[in-house]
Amino acid sequence: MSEQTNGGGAAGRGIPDKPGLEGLEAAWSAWWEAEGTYAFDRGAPRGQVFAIDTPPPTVSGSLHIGHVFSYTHTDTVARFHRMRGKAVFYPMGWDDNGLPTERRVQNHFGVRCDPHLPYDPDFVPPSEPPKQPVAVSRPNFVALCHQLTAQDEQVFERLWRTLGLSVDWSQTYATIAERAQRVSQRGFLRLARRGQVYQRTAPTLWDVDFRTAVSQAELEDRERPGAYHRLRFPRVGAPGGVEIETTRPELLPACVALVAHPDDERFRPLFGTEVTTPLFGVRVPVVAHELADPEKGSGIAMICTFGDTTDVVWWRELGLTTRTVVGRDGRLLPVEWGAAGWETETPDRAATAYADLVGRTVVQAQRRIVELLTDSGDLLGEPRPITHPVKFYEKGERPLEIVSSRQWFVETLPLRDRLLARGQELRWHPPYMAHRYRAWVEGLTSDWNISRQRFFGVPFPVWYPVDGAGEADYGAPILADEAALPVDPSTDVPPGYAEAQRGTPGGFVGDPDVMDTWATSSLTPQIAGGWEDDPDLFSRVFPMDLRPQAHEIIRTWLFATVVRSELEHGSLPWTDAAISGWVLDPDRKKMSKSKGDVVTPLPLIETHGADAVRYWAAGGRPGTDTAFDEGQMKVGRRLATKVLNASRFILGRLTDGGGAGAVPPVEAVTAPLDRAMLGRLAVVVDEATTAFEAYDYARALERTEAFFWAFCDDYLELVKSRAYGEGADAGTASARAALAAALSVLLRLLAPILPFVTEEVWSWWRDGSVHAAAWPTPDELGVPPDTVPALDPATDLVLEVAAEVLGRVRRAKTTARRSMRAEVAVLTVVDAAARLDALASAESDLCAAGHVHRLVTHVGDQPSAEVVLAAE
RNA sequence: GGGCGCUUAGCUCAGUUGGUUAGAGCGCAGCCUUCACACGGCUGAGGUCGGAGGUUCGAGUCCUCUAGCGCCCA
Repeated sequence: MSEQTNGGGAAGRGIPDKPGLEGLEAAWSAWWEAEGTYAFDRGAPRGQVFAIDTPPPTVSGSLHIGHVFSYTHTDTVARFHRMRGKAVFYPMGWDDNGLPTERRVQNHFGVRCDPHLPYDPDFVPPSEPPKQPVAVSRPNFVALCHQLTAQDEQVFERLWRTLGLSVDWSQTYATIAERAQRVSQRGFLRLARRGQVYQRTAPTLWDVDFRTAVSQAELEDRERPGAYHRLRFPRVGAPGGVEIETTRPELLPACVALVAHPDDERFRPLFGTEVTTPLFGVRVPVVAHELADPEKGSGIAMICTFGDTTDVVWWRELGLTTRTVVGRDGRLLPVEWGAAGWETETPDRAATAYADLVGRTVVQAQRRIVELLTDSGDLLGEPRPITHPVKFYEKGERPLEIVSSRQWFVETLPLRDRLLARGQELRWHPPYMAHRYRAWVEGLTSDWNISRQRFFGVPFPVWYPVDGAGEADYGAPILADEAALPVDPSTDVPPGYAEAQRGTPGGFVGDPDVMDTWATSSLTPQIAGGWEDDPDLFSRVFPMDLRPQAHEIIRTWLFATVVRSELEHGSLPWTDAAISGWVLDPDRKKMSKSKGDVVTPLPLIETHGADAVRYWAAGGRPGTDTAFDEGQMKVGRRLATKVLNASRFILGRLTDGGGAGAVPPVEAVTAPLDRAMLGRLAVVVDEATTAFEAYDYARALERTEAFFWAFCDDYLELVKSRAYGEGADAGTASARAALAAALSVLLRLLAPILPFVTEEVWSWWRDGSVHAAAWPTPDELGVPPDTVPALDPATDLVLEVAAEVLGRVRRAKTTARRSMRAEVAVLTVVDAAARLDALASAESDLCAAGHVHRLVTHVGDQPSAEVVLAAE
């Protein structure tokens, strides 16, 4: 034996003199990889498989303690099911698709994508990002994305391996890789062929900086200052005017109607009449709609195309005309006043006014039009400042505009009832998380826009024919052949065409857009499970068992995955969803990188050890936000150390120098004290099993840990002298058999939480991996499963009373400021007869542990323990 | 404004269908160099369960109202 024997993989290799935790992560993760401990058994039938739809982390994001937290939860569950004999399908995905990667590449290399540039095969990014970004072609840009994400993925994998995730590393995928692209495109083509996806030019939420459409799920409201501007609209064919209030006066040229509530007496006479817009002289109707709020502003509002989402509703439901003035760059578009659609009473005046606005941003245009309206006298009074919620893209910096553009939509609104039913069918952990899904589905207002006008994403496998006039015919998309997937319509050619015909009359053009990131990640079960590409694998893992994820993406990732599975397979994608909470900083605020209080995980693992960090994570109950607490990691480390030392003691008693094979049978357990301990452990096994089955790793840990500390503090002390015995008498045999059984069970109970230290100890006396060992049962503790958790009260009392009296003896010694080894001349215990009987059967253990010379007992109503210490 | 969750010792949290003096860990204080463990052991002091009302023989545990915190959505 040497001092440096941690890890290394040789099983049954004996007990080190001075066990430690250093180096366990590196040694055992290498051994697991070499042994294939976590390899998925592809021969297992579906019923024997436990399949996990692992969340693919965004690799372009920073590593966060929150990752460690939630991924540890999933890993404990994976390990439990593996020990229960399931073939665990535990893949790892990398989400390297989409905007976050694009932005990181732009900043990291100092480049920007210009899709009009040709590919430069010799391009090398600057060594230092220049101040002025270098324009590169789309293929060059994408290559840089791949280069950087590959690096990021290695960093993540290293962290996961160090943390001890029992992932099968041969089962990895990336959301931008060929397989994911193929699955995404195939999924799209299937939707298209079934008519479940459609293309429409429609008002679209638009981020003018990212120049992309944004879906409902990506919106957030932010409170922003604004001002009500009171404008007067002259009536047509009647005296007087109508006063409205608006926060968007720059959209006056886009005004298509005024609207008030149908029951609003003030405006009822106006419904059906017309007014003209100030400055532009456009005749617009006055209409009624329930969404008009009589309390807001003057009670009557102008409808513009489009100022906000309510405008869209009014425009659609009231069948209004369209006058678009805001372009995709957020600036006002040129308008030909007097032309069709832009009819006006005063074309010259409108043109003059608009000439001051065209080309300006909405903010600049607002400033200018206020001046114009002031000069013309149409603006009444001073603008009235307010604060109101404005819609933003969650990653954006300027308010969203609403523009008309051509987008692909997945039909979700007609699915609402089926989606609600699936939400009820899914088992949620914790159950109340189901509300979030239901509320989202019930609140859906539009189909799912899956088009994004970006570059690093999965392209739509679609081209459009170009007519003789050179115009693309978007109504007749040419779909790719499934066998050819993945395709990039910007470089690949549709069936029946030649590359030379690209963009020419009679030729074709590719769809320039890429899919929303959720359009790809909604297919993670299909991507990881090998849908169509590997039908044998897919049949063994789908529908999967578990989707673990965070609660803030229930409305996006979880929802979208349910949608795709429902449309493609007519089933749930998994049976269970385990929703993890947040990591909060010690001030109970959500940790976020914007606050700069992010704790990077790897140094924590290096400081405290992976088991200790996992211990902290596993203390966070499912769905519950948990404070970041290094103190808990210290506790976890102490637990791991205790496991080493207690194991060393127990195994040292078992072997008598014999070796790994010397494991006495549980039938040798005869002493009541030993049976009481095993009885309690059987209850713990039962509770931990039930808890893990319900995905409650935290409860499993809590019960196991509580038992383990009491086991060390009381039972080990009480049994020590027998365990040190020669081994000839039955008492010693009983103690050793009980210790062996308890240790074996405890290591396996702790293995999902503390995989490294349990594997280390297991290797001292057992062959193979503890993580491949069977999950413990009450049966192997000599306790028939059907008697759990009903303990035999008389037996259990032995341990209870013995531990209690031992505590009294300790207290007396502490009070007397004496060592625990101090001799007790006489110990007098007064208690109920049954309890004294129980104590009697552990008398020799108690006296040995407490160094008690003489035990005197009296039956009495007032329990007491009098300790007379021997002279020093 | 709507929905969900939380509020128990200084801190972080348990408390499963309502039932004897409300539990744990950390921290704190004191004691013990004990032959598995000083990366230790032992012992102890700390709450009446956010507030108000109600149901009940009995409530932290059920109901109503209320305050505060957090998240999601409008």
